This record gives sequence, C-alpha cells and structure tokens, in this order.
Amino acid sequence: MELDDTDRAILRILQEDARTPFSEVARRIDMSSATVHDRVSRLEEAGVIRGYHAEIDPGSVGYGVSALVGLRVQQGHEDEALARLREVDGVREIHLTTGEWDVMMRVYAENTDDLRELMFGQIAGMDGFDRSQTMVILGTAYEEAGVPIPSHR
Amino acid sequence: MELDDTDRAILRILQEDARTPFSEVARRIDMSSATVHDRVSRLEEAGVIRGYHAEIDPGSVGYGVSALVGLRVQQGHEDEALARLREVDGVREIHLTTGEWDVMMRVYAENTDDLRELMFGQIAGMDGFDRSQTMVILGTAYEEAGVPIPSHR
DNA sequence: GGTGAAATCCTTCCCTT
DNA sequence: AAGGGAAGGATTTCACC
Repeated sequence: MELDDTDRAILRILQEDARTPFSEVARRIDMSSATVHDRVSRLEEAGVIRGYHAEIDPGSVGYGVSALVGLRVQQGHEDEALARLREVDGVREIHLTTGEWDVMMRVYAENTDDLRELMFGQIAGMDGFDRSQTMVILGTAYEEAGVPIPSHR
Repeated sequence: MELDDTDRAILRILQEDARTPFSEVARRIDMSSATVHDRVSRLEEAGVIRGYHAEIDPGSVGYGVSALVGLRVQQGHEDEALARLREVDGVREIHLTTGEWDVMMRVYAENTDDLRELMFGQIAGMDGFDRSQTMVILGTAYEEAGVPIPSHR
C-alpha cells in the first residue's frame, strides 16, 4: 500500500497516542473526521496499523527483571525449539538473528530467582539448544514506542 | 499502587486493544463504564498505564531491516556515549546490560546499506565505544505487545 | 461503586469536487 | 478517487448518590 504524507501524519499521531479522538486528529491535519476515519480504516485493513496497545509499566504488574537472552539452536531442531520457547511464561519476543546467537529473545520475570528458574529450570533443560547467554537489563536509557515515521518519502 | 483483579483485567484488555470502548470493557468485567473510566484514570495517574500506542508495520513505513546491536562502552564515557546514541536516527531502544555487552540497542533502518551507514558511518566513529556487534534480525518468530499480566497476585 | 445526563465522538450515507 | 456535511446512535465524562 502506498502511503502519502497525510497517512504518515495520522500514523505519527496514533503511534504517539492511540486514543486521540479522530476529531482531534482531523483538526491537527486539517481534514474532516470522516476522512480520518476512512483513512484509518484503510490503514488497518492494509495491515499498516496492526493494533492498538496500552503501554503498561512492567514493575507495576510484578515484573522486576527483564533480560535479553541469546541462544544457539542445534541444526535441524529449529522449528520444535522455537515452538517450545514461545510457550515459556515470560517470553515476549523471539527473533532469529545473525551473529553469535541464532535466537535472541526478550523475557520478563518477577525477580532474579524467577529469571534463574526460567533459564535453568525451563530453557536449559530443553532439547535443541546447546548454549545460551543471559543479558540482564540493568536499566533502559531510552525507549520509544514503535518506529520512526519519516515525514515524506 | 496496589492493583486488584479488576485492575489487572482492565489492563489486559487495554494492552490487547487500547481502543476498546470503556462500555465494552465494562460489559466484560461486569461493571459500569463510569467505574471503568474511574479506574483507568487512576491507573494512568499512578503511571501503571504509560500511554496508548498504535502498532505500525515497520515495512509499510519504509523500514526493511531491524537489528540488535551490542556495544562496549569505555570507562568514564558512559553518560556522553548514551546521550549521543539516542540522537542517532533509527535507534529506538537503549538498554544497559550485564554480560558481554554494556549496551544493547534496537535499531531500524531502510535497508542493509542504511544499516551499514548507521553502524560504520555514525556509531563506529563516535568516541566512547570500542567494540560492537550487529545482530541483524532475519525474522521474528514471536512478538507479543507488552508484558504478561498475571490473573492474581 | 453506581446513576443519570450533557457533551463529545464515532460511524455511515450521500453529496460534491 | 477522495474529501466533506450531516445525523443517528454510542461513548465519554462529570456531578452527585
């Protein structure tokens, strides 16, 4: 789907605050709210907008620790290994990557004990992996929701 | 702030779809929409809900490549190094981590040429870093927005 | 936590350019 | 093909119980 500057302006607003009323979006981009509604519908249908999510403070719901985990997968075990990984509680992202690790995942745990149980109790015992490294996130210096949206193409 | 089961139910719904009308949230948790509104306001003010964001397909806005980048920071240069990093276009997350890398960041780029320019043109030339590794994301096997929200505590 | 009412917003249809 | 006006029905919001 081809996007124009108006579409990108809408995306920028909704990525920043997904609950902005269409009437206000309309005001800001100087169009009617019917048009905004129309464009948003098209963007949703085309898969440009995948969904709308509340961003929740992990600490408030009991997650005190997050980590990035690198994994080496044994040849031929890729599919089953990934299928089992996504069942592990706390795993929120699983990426296939180049470099030292075949898989990089992002996990959340209540505390370090929980994280240890997750890594040594669950993942270390799985077939299909032969090495891992846990990079505990000590702090986040910067985190912006979503992707940068260029003002034109 | 102390959360109860009702709060967590609301959070789960809004994390999944931030534009769910409060009237429907109310229906699902069997309360009035005024109460939902009241609770959501308190969750926002307490910082439990940090915001609402549209999830946008990176490919649709021109980002064909994403990567995780590990960096080693020279002692004593931490603050300035991080300050400069967050100015780099395409950088969306910067985490301080234990393990082989001091900093792990997530970047988006148009294509591999763009990513190379970002890494070799911009970051490699900066003071304060002495080693890096770029883990290009070849694919994402699983990605769930936000954090798991337990049904009780 | 709920009710009720006013203000606002969403949505659709239809008309215009 | 794209945008705007208008109108209904739904939703948000706020004062008060």
